[in-house]
Amino acid sequence: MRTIFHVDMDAFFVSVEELLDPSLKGKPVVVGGQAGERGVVSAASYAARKFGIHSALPLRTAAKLCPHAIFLDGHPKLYREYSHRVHEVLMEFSPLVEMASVDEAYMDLTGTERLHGPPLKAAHALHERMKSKTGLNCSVGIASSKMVAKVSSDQAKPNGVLWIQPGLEADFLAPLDVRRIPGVGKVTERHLAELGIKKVGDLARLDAPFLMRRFGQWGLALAGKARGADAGAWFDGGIGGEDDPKSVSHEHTFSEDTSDAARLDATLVHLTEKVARRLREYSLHARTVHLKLRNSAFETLTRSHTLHQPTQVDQELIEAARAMFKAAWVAGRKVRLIGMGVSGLDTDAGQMGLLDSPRHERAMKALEAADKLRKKFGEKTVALAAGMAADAPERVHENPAGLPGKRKGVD
DNA sequence: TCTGGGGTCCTAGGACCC
DNA sequence: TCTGGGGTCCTAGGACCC
Repeated sequence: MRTIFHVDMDAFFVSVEELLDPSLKGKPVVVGGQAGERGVVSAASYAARKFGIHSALPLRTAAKLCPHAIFLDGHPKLYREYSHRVHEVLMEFSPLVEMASVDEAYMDLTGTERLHGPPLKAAHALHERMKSKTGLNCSVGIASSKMVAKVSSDQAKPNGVLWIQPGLEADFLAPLDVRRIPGVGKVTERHLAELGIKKVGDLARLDAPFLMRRFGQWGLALAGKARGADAGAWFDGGIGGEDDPKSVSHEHTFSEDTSDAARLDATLVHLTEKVARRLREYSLHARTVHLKLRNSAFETLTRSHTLHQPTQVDQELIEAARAMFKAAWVAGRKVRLIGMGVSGLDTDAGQMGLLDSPRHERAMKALEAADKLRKKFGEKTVALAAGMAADAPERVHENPAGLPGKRKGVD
């Protein structure tokens, strides 16, 4: 029997902002952007939640619900820093830590009773240590599976601990809404409601073959989850280290829909350069290139193309992205969002011998030099001319090193 | 209400191969 | 000619998570 902790930071982004500016404490704070902007709430303080504000809510709606709320853009870099600190604290309790996102983690404390005492004592110590080392509150769910641990940390919020002892999983889950099960969203909730299933207990009473017929593989996983099992790829395997990313992407929603071809192209180039740069950071090569377009009606179109050879070179990715965009976009149509991404990622080691053309080598050397300059002088210093114009004035002015805006040595 | 950005996983049809 | 079956890759779309 395993002892799994799920540790979830309370109102993480907001709490970090409060450390930065303690005067925010107790006030309705919304992180994610300004009140009138296109976008959604990333995090809301508990005071803001009293007005019905929650994450994923459009900012404009949030502003209507609570006009006097404080709207913050947020500090993603700082959140990542704090996430590392959280990771370090957790590692003091067990080496088996898996960060599930920036603000939550699974930890395997099986067989650590002699070191940490019983689960509730360990959780108490963790709470104290977290507060003293990071200044942040967290909630801890403890159970014999990752799935139940996650659900129980949710029930423990804020700043609480909840231990579901082995054997009591189904009893704990039964009275909860099916929506509390990780993986059950709006759509599945609706499908289940059509069958009269509202609570996890209702779901647990259905047999697996029925759910399998009705929902396929997903139904089978659901049957397991309703009974407290780690089912489906979501929770497969133990608690391990971090994997290589399976895809890398960037996208941009325009503040107003645009049909300006030059602006769309410049944005696409800029997004692609960011993706290519991250591939080089991770030492990965991509086989498949993806394009994403969203129109004014919020309809999303995707296109993808698999290259003959994996690459991490800007020009090759830009070429593929541009070709897809050209084929997919009807000139004059307004675009709300444009995005590009890559998948089918191979490590550099897998590329040995494939990348020895002189042209490729020259390109790689130039890109590495550009990456170094960016690291030294800032993201916005070095870019292709097209990328420079991507998002208008704010980017073009910044040139702290007085470097030319155009990269030399490529093509 | 008017809907971000970065991800993961799943499905389904057609191509292609054995 | 009236036509199997399985495996894998590619592409498009969608649900879901934080």
